[in-house]
Amino acid sequence: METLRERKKQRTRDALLRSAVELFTTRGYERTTVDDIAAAVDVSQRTFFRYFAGKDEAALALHDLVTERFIEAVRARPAHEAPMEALRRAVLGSWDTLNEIVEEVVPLEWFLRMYRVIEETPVLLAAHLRHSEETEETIARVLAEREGLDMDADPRPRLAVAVFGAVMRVTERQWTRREDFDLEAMRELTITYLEQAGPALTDSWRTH
Amino acid sequence: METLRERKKQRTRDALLRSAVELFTTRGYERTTVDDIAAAVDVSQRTFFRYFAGKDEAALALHDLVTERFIEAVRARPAHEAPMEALRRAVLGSWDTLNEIVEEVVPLEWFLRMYRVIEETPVLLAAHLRHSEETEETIARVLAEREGLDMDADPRPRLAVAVFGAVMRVTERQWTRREDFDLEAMRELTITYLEQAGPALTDSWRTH
DNA sequence: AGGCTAATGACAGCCGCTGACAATTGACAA
DNA sequence: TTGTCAATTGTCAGCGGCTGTCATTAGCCT
Repeated sequence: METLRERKKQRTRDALLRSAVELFTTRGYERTTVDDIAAAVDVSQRTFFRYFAGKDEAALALHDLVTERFIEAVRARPAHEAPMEALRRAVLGSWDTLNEIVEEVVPLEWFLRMYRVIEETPVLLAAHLRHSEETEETIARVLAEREGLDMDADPRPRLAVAVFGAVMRVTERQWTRREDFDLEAMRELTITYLEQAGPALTDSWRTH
Repeated sequence: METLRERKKQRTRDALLRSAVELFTTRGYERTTVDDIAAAVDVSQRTFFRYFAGKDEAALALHDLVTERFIEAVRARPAHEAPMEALRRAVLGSWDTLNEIVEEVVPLEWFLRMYRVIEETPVLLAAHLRHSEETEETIARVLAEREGLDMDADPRPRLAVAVFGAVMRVTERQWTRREDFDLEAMRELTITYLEQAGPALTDSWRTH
């Protein structure tokens, strides 16, 4: 961020991202063309593609930002915590600092609404799931290192993270369909779903 | 399959699917255009899109076929089995009858190689993950009905299926990267990974 | 001030995909 | 058998995402 050039680049990127998210959350993803976004920032379409690999990358950019913070949060967890507990605390912690990160670029409101856009748009949901898998691979490596394991020989890190991710995905999905669609509700849902995941696998579901 | 018309339709669909899979597994997905596929069957590009909603649907069609059988297998499981056990037996059973289903359209070899193509091609992997999530929703409904639960009030069916699906995804992914890339190896991996998933969540990973 | 390099715009073109309409071909009854 | 109806296909035109190329502009550095 030193030179004028770098500041200018950052500003156009932010402007593109802002316009993209605004258009996606109002007009919808499919009904927004890349030309629309570029025009809103008064930039050529070609320039858009120099900042984002594709239309979908612009839609998921905020998410990726938050995800990075989550990964760092996992890394920052004390080594004595059990893996699943570390993941649990890392997510919940991320939700706390989320506000600050997001609002440097767009209003929190827009970020939340993007969740629903993603969930409603097949191609975006697909891309989102793929990103999530990549994230899981990264986190599995973090956990493996924490515990001193070789991931190529021991599948447990990947398995644990995949299971955790699965629970989080169900949480996310159900959350976006709720009336109380805010951070506090997400927090509660996350906690209860993580609690119920274990029993759901082992216990009988039929009421005793 | 009664009338000539229906038989003809089935034949062109099969031919398109066969050509698509052959081209994808040899030339690669991205390097194969829809025009290539249509030309190989001597049909217009427009006709291809009348049979497949998109290029990716043709790439995942075989997989969807197998998935349907898996869902039926779950439905067919005796009601006294615990949910996770029913899923486990259903998958393993599916792998047994897989051969017959697939070989009605393409050689089994092609089907297996498509796994790697999917895993290597970001856009295909994304679509595959989305399909998997839809499958999980369906299966959750099946389990909920088996156990007499209301999915809207009780998250356990979705959670259990999501966790099961997560383990299967890790299995799939690791399997495609192995030397012994055949059905028998997949069988073994599935069994051991499903065994290790539980302990991976609760036990300490550090050697005692 | 002037040369260097990075960022942008303009243009052409490929590919996936869709709508519309005309032509063809099988189904079915008179 | 033939004529009518409906389903299948081909053709064409066009949009939108995305990329390569090259000329132009604008910040950087001595």
